[in-house]
Amino acid sequence: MTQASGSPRVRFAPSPTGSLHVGGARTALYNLLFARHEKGTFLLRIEDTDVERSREELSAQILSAMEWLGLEYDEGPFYQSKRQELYRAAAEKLLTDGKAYRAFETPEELDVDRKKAEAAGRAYRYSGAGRAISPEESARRARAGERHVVRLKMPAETIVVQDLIRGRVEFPPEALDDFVLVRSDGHPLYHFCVCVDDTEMRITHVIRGDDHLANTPKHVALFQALGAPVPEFAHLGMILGTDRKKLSKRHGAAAVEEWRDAGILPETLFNFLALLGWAPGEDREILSREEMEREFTLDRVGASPSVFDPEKLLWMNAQYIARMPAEELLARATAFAPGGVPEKSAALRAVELHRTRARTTVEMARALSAYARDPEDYDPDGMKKQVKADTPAHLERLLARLEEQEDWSAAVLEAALRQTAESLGVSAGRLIHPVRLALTGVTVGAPLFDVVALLGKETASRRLRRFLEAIRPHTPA
RNA sequence: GGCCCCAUCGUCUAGUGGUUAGGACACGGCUCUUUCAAGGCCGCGGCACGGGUUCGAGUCCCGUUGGGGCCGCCA
Repeated sequence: MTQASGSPRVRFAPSPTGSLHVGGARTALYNLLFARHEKGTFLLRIEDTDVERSREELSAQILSAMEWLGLEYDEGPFYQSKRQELYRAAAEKLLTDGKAYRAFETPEELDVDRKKAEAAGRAYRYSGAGRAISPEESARRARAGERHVVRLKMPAETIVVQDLIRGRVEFPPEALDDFVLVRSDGHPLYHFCVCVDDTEMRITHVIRGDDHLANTPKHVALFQALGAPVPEFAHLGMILGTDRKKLSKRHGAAAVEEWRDAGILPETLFNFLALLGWAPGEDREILSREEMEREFTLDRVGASPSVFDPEKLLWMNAQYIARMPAEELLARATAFAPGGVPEKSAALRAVELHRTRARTTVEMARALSAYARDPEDYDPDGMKKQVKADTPAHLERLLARLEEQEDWSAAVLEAALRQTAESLGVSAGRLIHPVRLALTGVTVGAPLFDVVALLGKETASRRLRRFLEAIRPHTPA
């Protein structure tokens, strides 16, 4: 039995164990894209059943990362920790229906069995001893306060999962055992909560990571025991680090927040993640949110895992930076500018000058700050290479000439410098490179005359003078 | 170990039995140029292997190898 037609309902169900990982973000994103494409509903559910590990601050972090990325949900967030009554009732019903039973072994006893199986080289499975206890005795022992868990009676038949991405997958019964639904302290466990919630929330499609594929037969059996429709499944390939291992903190920058702080635009990360496992065809890579929603379908999602490549992310971010309106780009970069930014109109011009040179908003911010603050030091290699014995004299001449200029425009400045170079009998480069060093502290950057014009006469002159002071003692008189 | 999934350039991918196997990132070269970028042009580079099926396999089937996942009173 599967869900009948109608508007699809999907969900993203992270456990609040820290920050939002890019793998989780991609899963959420595919759910969202699927929901939008199908005109369905996307909900968020926080799986905080593990009371020892979950904390509210941790889910707040996930919520804010989702908001930043543009992962907006239609319903929720729902917290499993607040739905305990639902699980208790469902467990009770499974028990009365004979679909589940109480088991009275202690964790220690189970551990012994597990060790034994391991030593014998067999796969461990629960003995099923609890199945033999009559309902009457079971209830009596429970009433007497004997500690017990609740286990599902797994059917002794092959469970078939029809996966939208992987096709038909079969799980033989000997691989499955009667897993625990409710702990002896009364807390419901993950698999159980998932199925109860998916049923109650009328989820039609479960789109999640590949790591859950092996859990799916448990879920199918549980849905059936619950008398609930079995949703469709779509299992996504994992996202791997460059070493082809599942992406984790170990790889660095596995969290959405880290990319945000590194100056990656949310639009970029959204686009990039969407393409990790899905392609719209026709070799298109830079896609608007609207295009993605319009074209996203599960049948174009690949089954194989994919490596997260930061280099390509950076390239894509540069593409977004190149296209973004200056005003908006300035606003985004300003948040990262430690040394402040110049006044608005100058800042806007600076943004245009540097947009092809910045791959992140952090880099853009650094470029902007350079206009607002005089350089603190000069690149040593540049000094060595560009500052010659006659450089101070050249720069004195140039400075005098520049200060005469009324019209402080790039074209006029360039003409002035080239004429100065000519009268000095040196190439323009002999002046250009030291001047860049004087004004910015480094040897690379935007076209020099634009930089000089943007800085303005006062700032440019001041920086040139300071540079002259800095180089004089080091050059022979 | 058992069960399950995956396999096209280094990376992301297009490809659904007949293609010179296409694009993008990265890399190399050229170009533009005051530097660095960006851009443009060119290049390097791939169907993991072995069997089938077929007139014909990157595409279908089986196996091998490699990688990954799951086997908790974690999620």
